[in-house]
Amino acid sequence: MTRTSGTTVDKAYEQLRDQLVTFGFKPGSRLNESEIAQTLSMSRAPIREALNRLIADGLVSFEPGRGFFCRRLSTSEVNDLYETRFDLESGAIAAALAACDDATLESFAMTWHDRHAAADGGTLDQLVDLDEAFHLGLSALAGNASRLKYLENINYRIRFVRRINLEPGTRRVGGISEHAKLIDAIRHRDTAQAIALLRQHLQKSADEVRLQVQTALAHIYADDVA
Amino acid sequence: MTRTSGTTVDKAYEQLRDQLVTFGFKPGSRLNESEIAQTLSMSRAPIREALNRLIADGLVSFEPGRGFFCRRLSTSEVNDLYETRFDLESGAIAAALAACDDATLESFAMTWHDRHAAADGGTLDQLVDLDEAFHLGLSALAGNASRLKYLENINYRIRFVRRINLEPGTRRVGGISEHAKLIDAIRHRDTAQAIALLRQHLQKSADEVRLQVQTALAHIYADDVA
DNA sequence: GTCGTCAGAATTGTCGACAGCATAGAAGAC
DNA sequence: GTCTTCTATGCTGTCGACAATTCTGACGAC
Repeated sequence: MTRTSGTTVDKAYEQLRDQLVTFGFKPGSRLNESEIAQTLSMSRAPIREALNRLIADGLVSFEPGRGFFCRRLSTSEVNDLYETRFDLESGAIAAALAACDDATLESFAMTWHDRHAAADGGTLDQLVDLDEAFHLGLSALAGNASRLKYLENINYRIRFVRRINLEPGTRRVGGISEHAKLIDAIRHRDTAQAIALLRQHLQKSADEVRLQVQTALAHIYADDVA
Repeated sequence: MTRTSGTTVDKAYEQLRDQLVTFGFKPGSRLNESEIAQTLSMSRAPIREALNRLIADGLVSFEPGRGFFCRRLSTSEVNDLYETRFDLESGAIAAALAACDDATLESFAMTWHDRHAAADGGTLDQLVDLDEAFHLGLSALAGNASRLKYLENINYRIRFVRRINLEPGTRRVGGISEHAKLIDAIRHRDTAQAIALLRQHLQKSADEVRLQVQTALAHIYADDVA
């Protein structure tokens, strides 16, 4: 999905990330390096390196002398992440409208209008991807690398919940249709309106994710593994 | 400053961080693992681990197969960081005023009023510390862990410039006095005013830091090492 | 003079091993 | 029966070595 380089560390990174993201490890549980190394048939070194990088993504935590732990997830953390995300995205919108010329905004609006049309009726994953890409694309208009990096990081930590398809058919990606209104507000340089729409949109998304977290946690603790 | 555990990795982490933060390595230059290992008289493993953690702090970058590199610094990066910081801090203020009761705000105001009074006439480092601590304390009122984490990260990436005392006596920490007005606005729950003051304050700070970056870069490239 | 090619050197990527610490479980005191 | 102490096990922290890759500089073709 990201970079599919051939190196062993990357393999470890991707495998671990996917497993962490879908809570293949129990929240808060300790990750046994040797065990993981054996499972992925590689040495402990690349595992350790991958785990260190996953700290940055907020997917694992680390305690000196004790090792790495699968991150815990709670609805309050989801709240925090969405609140932070709103701060950054609304800032990005304000900055973008202040900095971009009309042609850029118009081109942005056209591009994403088309992409939304093309994705109509796609799978869940495709819609989630589209949603993420749209918000990142919007934020990228402001041309601020550090803000974008933090937003990507936040996405990573929320994403997994959106991907778990607990009961196929039950779920939908809410609010994709709301993007159209947001795009309009942007094109008309209506900052206040755009930010208001963003707030609504993110609130809805947050509600959805919160609900899923609860369901997911119940699920995880139901089929006790070890 | 952070955690001063006895482990080797921590030693490596701190040493490297300090060196990176003061640009003991040349911006953009490749970091030779073996060389560093020899200098710090330890093996490459802990060095590598420390470097991986420093990626998260934005102090080094990494390219597969090529190694670790000292981050580059530019005035545009400073702009980005300050803009992002404004997004987060203004969000924190809005959230804090919405969530906190009067007693909490009052206690916050008193505490920081006193601390500012106590720090009057302190050294440069002390003032920088005070400034950072105040802004973090303010943001902490909102009680959002993820936002606070990102703010701390941003501080880290800006801090070094503020610490380099190129020509003793020339510099001052601007705008500490402006905190008083900000505290007042907070106590009176005047969100708009508080955010306006914050914007001014950060703009001033950013100007100061930008200037220093240029001076620092000139300095670094002046005494060419290798 | 410039570009492409090709060894040689240097550096990163990965491994297995051992030392030291943390944890868990058994044995004993009260 | 509960708490403490001690021991044994398992795990992390660190190391040195080798394999694989990238970089450097020289040589030769055009």
